Amino acid sequence: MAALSDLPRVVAIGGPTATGKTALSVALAKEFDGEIISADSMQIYKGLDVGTAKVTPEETQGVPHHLVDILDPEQNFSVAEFTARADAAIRDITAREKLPLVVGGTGLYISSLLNGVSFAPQKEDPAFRAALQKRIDGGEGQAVYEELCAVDPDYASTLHPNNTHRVVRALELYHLTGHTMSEQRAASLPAQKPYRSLCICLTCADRAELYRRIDLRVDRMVEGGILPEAEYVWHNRTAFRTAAQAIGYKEFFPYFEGTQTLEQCTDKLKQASRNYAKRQLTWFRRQTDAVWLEIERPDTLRRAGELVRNFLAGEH
RNA sequence: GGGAGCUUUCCCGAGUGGCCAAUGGGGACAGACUGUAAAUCUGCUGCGUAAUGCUUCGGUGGUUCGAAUCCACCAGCUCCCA
Repeated sequence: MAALSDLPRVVAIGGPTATGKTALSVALAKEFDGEIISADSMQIYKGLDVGTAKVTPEETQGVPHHLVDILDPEQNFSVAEFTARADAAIRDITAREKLPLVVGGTGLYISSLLNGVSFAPQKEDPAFRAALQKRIDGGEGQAVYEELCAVDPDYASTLHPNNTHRVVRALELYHLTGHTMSEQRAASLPAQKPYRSLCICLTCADRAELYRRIDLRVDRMVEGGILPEAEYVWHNRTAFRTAAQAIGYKEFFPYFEGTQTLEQCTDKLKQASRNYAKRQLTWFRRQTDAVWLEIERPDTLRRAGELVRNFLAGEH
């Protein structure tokens, strides 16, 4: 087992959307000679810029960004691919004696990476999945759930029967590997975490303030050209499986279909973004080792810098 | 000026005498999460620790053992005829 001091050090920055993760990460990267690894399931796609609030070239201020613009929108992506690529990037950055900063709002990606979760080698079986989905759509959801109960009662008991995505995935995993989700999960965590990490989460002390920031940012996105992007996604909605799920595009589909006004869709987008921020908070809140910074306070950057400095000065 | 209708809990919207603190949806709040995660799913939402408890369905007053539901008047809104 590697000594703790030999492990790569990683600074992670999470938190809900519209709290300024991008700006903070660039500032910290400049201060500590770092490079940024995006932990964002949508910013990986080329051509989806405004709607995903992707860093602009100016905003990067010359700081290298990894895992941004690496896929075409018709390509699928997953946590497992993320952790593999991010791990490679961390090792590369560390080898060049720079500080890796993992930054983004996709909580699952960040915690899977920092905990070193190893995923099952087999990926997916679209035909198997589709067959199950067809049965579920045909009203056999309960029966499908009961099949999972027979195969893996422990995992099934943690799932609600309505959560068909997970029921299907668990059955697919068993079909593909012969191992249950319970077994997979039990075997997925390494004895030792792969990095020494500091996790900073940004938030607003006042929830209403967070929601105001989100609403404002959506208005700016509309001014900033989200519509052409949304229309592009709309035209390709069947091909862009993952990308078409992004908040920021699907909300405008009714506008392009002529069933809702632009204003209605914009409001819908604000609403969806607020709901998303809420879910992100729920996720990040259970990362018990995270340090939370309230962005209303004027010295957020200074405090974050102090945290990183102390982290880097720690035992080595 | 005359006629018709409407007013429900944060919002929309059911409810037309007891089974109504009041269907459902939205929002808010809380939670889950191992290859779709900006996805998917769950719980909860008048007050009260609780009770055959208390307060609520525009306002006031009635009818009734009992009213969000029936009656009268008042207020506000919508529509039709002038």
